[in-house]
Amino acid sequence: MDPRGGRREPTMRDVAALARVSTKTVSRVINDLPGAGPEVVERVREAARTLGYRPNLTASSLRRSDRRSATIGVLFEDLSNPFDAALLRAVEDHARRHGVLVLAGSSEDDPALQRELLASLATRRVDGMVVMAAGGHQDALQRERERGTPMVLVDRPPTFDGTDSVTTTNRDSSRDAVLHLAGRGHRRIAFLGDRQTLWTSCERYTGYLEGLAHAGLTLREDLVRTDLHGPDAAETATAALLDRHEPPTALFTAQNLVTVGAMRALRDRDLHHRVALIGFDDFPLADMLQPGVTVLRQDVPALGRRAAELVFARIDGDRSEPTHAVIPATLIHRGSGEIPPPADGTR
Amino acid sequence: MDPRGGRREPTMRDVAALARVSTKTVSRVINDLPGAGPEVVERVREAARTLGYRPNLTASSLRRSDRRSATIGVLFEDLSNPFDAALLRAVEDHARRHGVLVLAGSSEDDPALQRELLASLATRRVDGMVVMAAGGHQDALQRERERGTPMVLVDRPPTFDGTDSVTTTNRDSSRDAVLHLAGRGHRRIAFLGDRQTLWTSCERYTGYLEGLAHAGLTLREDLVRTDLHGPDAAETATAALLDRHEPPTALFTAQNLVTVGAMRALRDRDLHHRVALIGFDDFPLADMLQPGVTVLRQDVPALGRRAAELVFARIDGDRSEPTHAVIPATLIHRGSGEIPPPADGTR
DNA sequence: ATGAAAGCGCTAACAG
DNA sequence: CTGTTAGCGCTTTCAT
Repeated sequence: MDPRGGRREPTMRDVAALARVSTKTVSRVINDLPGAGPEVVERVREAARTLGYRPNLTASSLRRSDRRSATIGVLFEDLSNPFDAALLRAVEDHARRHGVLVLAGSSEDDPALQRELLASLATRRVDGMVVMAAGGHQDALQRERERGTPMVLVDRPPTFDGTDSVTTTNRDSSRDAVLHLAGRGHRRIAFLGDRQTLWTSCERYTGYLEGLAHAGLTLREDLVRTDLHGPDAAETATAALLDRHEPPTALFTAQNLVTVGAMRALRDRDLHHRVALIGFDDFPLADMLQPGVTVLRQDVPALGRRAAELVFARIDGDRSEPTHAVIPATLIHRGSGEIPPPADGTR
Repeated sequence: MDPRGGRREPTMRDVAALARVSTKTVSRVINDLPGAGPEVVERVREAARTLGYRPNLTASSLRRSDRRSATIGVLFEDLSNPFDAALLRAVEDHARRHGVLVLAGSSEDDPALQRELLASLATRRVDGMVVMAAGGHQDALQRERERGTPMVLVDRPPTFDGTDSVTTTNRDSSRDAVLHLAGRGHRRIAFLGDRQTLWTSCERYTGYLEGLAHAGLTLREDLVRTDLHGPDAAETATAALLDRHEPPTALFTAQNLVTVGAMRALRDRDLHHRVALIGFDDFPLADMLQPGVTVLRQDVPALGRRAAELVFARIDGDRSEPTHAVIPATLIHRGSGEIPPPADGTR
């Protein structure tokens, strides 16, 4: 059981020799193409079996006219993030139906790393890509796209033309969340968000502003904290907010890790039953916490399905106008978002 | 911006023509091999840049003597499961350092699907594989291995010889968990586990038995529920257990989704502060629940790192004896596992 | 330091 | 129905 010990992988030539036919005939049999007599087919199959022959897609795709690698690239921010993982799985399921495998990578929201991974995928001649664009410039993505690589952006739209995308109702849903809180009587609603270089963060912030405006509330900059990367930053920021003179009576946390950090800060102060909270992105066990956490849930399977459909359509030659699909998120009422403000307005 | 519109990918020949050198020289420059004058190198680089040339790994790997695809396959049960996702990420990080990309797939614990995916990977001539073996027969894995494909099994060991594996201290840690509960005075400790076709489930069950034995407790078969696939089955089973005449005073849930189901059942009956619970596998927010959930935490980064190290060593030609690494899991005390049994022994 | 010829494993294009 | 020839884009081998 040595790795690659001695034996050489059998090739079509070996099979052809054993079956006493030409390699072309073997090729036909292996690929289920017509033009091979039933008896020959059987002989070839038999030979392939005894030799343990397996087709070499590398060679095949090099020679074939369509040049397909039957592989797509998936570049997300962090494959271990539940959102990204669920999205990957959704794409994978659809790829499987097309007989396509997925090369997956985490760009860590680092444009340089994303560029590298992009190049790696290109070098492997993937048939298409599903990309969660890193913040900042999308030059590398654009260049790749301009070379003709079928590409769909998910979660964040392209900053350049001619490319499909699938996103969520970030702005509208955020606005709805704020209106939901305002409708419960809240007047001091804080915003806690991820890095503003991310399109989603900006959209959600804009939705927050729209919500305030619609509700007739004035923006208080001191209740806005952005660029919170990770739970720890979010916890610190939330703590600072809560310890203020006039603390917020409700929080809108615009990303799942931010929500986690905010919850920790609330718990620490035993305020989780007194300060309202709505988070963007659902997460496992949100319903098991006390109170249950009200969230905006993205339809991840739909996002993945749509993205996959779009790449595969492009791969199959679809030249129609770029599509920018927007999948609605849903507000899930679980309790934390329904906490009313304190009667006296203070807390 | 048509997909593959008109333009053809430039090849080495194109670059060679433009730089007025042979393709061999281009090859040398592109691969940073010696034997090209500094002036020629510059001319070739320039030509490659203006043409937008990118090497074709497919062609290169076909011709190259080492035949490397700079790609490994990762076959897990479900890439959207947090455990699998974290593991994938750990493997990915290490692969990146080797300049290797990851082809990822979910086998859904279905041997047939696993066989298919395995074949897909083989057809693409991956350099190695990291596999979470599906329950049941491992013939397909074994055959693949016997062909010489470098392979490491994670989470579950091989049922055949000659293959590396990385697993967790399933049995010992489970025993410790039971002893922990018994040490708090529990005498009716239930076991709730996933499908018994899974090696991990069996190991954890064995550990449970050992724990009972060490604590001088007798096994009560009516407190054992196995083959719970998913949270719903676990919830139903737990509910049935709790509604018994002599219900358990403590639960040991042997898988993360089972833990979730059990927690739901406990909540429904408002027993989460009265019945002790220890779960195998940590999960996000386990500390935020009330009570915090005591768990056995696997060292996922270590599992992934070790697995990656092993495949890459084999890929690099390591012929030493197979390694079966075992990474210790840790009991994290958070409250639910420290609930004492009711004083009167009933509840 | 550079290049010409051969060929990796397979399929396209054509011939028989 | 079956085979022959050529060649995908690259690297090997060997020559210069």
